[in-house]
Amino acid sequence: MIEVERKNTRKEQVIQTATELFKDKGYAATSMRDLANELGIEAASLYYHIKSKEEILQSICFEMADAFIQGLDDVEHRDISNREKLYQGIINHTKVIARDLPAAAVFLNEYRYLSAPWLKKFLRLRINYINRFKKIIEDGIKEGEFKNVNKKLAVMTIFSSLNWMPNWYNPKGKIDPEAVSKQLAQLLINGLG
Amino acid sequence: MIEVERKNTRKEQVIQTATELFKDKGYAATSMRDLANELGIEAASLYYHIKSKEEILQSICFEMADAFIQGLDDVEHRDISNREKLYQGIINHTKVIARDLPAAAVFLNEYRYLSAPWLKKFLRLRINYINRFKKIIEDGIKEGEFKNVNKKLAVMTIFSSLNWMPNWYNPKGKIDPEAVSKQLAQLLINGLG
DNA sequence: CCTACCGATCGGTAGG
DNA sequence: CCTACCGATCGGTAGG
Repeated sequence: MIEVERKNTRKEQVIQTATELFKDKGYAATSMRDLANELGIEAASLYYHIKSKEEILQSICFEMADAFIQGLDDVEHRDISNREKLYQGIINHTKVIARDLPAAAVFLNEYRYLSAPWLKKFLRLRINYINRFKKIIEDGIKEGEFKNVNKKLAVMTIFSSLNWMPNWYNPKGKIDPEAVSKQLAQLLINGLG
Repeated sequence: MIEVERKNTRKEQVIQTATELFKDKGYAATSMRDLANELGIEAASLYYHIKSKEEILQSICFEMADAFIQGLDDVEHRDISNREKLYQGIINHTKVIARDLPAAAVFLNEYRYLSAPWLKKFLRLRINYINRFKKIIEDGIKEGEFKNVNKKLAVMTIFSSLNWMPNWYNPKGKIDPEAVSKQLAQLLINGLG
């Protein structure tokens, strides 16, 4: 039992270290020797913990995907206005990113190195998630809660803003994630002008 | 003379093909053999046209940087309101992206593979460019043209939206780049609500 | 632009 | 988790 526990946490350690390397250097440019070195072990020893380099990427990408989807599930069927749904959806999305910035960066930038069946599966999840946000905007336009803007453009603008966060947000800075979420949601819905 | 001309266009061909590969597969995951293959020549032959793999990345990144900076130069000192400056600056930025989407994608996502002196130079140019936009927003807030929002957040939101374009914009679709620019600028300044 | 080739490094396996 | 190692591939050079 203790054996199993130790194995699990060590595996998580491997994945977490890999996440940071993938974020910093990119998946393709990170070697298993880089990873082993960071952990203070030999490259061959990594294969006691994981099956392959790509298995690490898979677990990062799909665990993040789950978290995003769950965040949307939480607000989608509440009895609130579409404007409020969008606002809360944005906040949940931002929170998932802020909770683990390196993993979010890998999820956003490195997913393309997923191979054959995984990449398709990943893209299917992503398009689905985006379409659910689009639906909220669509409904909101119908109800007169939003201006009659280009829906694709609106949803892309929202996601791009949210997904850029790992590139500039400093978790040790003065703004806490909660405040960033709110300000970002405000800015996107109400504009700058 | 004809010799020289032919050499130049062939080099441009190499760079353009590389740009598309770097965009699709990432810089690190694109091999010189991939590139040679796409061009129908041997890998070793590439070195008649270019000095190194990184030289290609450098020319893509710095040519794009020049284009962005020039677009901002064009509007910065005009005698117009800050709101109008921001609007026109966004449009110019979008136009540079739309003019060459693959090069824009490489500029945005692959610059980090630039080595020692180049990466620093690149980052210096980028921070400078961003700060000039920040200044416009700052001035606009002082003049009461914009709400008193978080400046860093505002400028990051704008760039993220613009820079996400290569990920979704289809140049063969129904919206032309001019219209996208305008809609995007509108949306960012006036909001969705 | 090609042939022939180099040293370095890659992800991963066998066997302990 | 280690030693010892593998075949494949990498960016690039020499010489034509």
